[in-house]
Amino acid sequence: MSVTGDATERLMRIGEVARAAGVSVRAVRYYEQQGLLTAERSPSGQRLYRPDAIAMVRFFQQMFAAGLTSRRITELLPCWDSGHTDAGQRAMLRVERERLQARIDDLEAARDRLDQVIAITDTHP
Amino acid sequence: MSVTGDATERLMRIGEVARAAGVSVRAVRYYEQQGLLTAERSPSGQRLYRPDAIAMVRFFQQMFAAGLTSRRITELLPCWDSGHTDAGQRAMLRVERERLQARIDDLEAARDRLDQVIAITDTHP
DNA sequence: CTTGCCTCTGACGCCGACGTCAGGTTTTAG
DNA sequence: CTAAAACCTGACGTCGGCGTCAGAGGCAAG
Repeated sequence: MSVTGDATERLMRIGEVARAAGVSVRAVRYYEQQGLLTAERSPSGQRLYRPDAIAMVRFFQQMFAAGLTSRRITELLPCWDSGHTDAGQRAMLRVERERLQARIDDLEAARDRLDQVIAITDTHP
Repeated sequence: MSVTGDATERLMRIGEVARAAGVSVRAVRYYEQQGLLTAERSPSGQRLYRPDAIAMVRFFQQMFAAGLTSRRITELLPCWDSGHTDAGQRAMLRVERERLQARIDDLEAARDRLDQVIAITDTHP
């Protein structure tokens, strides 16, 4: 524990990050390839991640589940990891939020439709 | 209008179905290829659809939006267009309903996450 | 008859988030 | 020291719902 804030001991390799976040190693490499996640490198070339990488990966998963592409996520990342955002970025955030809400509405409509079918099949056995 | 229920005049060709349902002609052909939709054929080989085909296509779109594959939809179709369903089919319906609900929950979580980011970026301009 | 739109059957292309295999280096456990 | 496990860089494969192009018929109007 150095006073300089050197946190070398806390760096993780890719496997640990992947396991902790519940994704494959391949997925983590893919995120880096898409510019979502950066890692330091050990002298031998292995990726070294700081602890917050796990939260990042989970965040990516959540956004993927929301239907965002990695490209779109890279555009929104400045809103996430920096304090200052411009009006355009905030607008994009809201656009995505609306898109997401629309998808939720669609899914709920589909669910209700399924419920109708279920109700019919249950009353007509 | 014959008493025999002959509704030949009401048959539509593929373009009309596609336009009415808001999808492409290609999509309607694809549904047939996947076993989702059947059509009669004119002597020259053109597809002829009955009016309810439009509702079917809309239903497919809704299920696609819900994340179901065409394969899965074909398995569930007997629940839809026939009166009698077996226990297995009703179980599948419920499985899909639960899957769908889970996806909705995921999306709502993602939306809330986005809202957090939006709140942060709005208070840190 | 011809013009112009509609339809037909293949069959290849696309996108996005990885899976997977190949062939090689590095780290770790015993 | 050695063997297993983990890591590396390409690069090709996958899946699903179509888009799109090619080449060939069909159908009502003027």
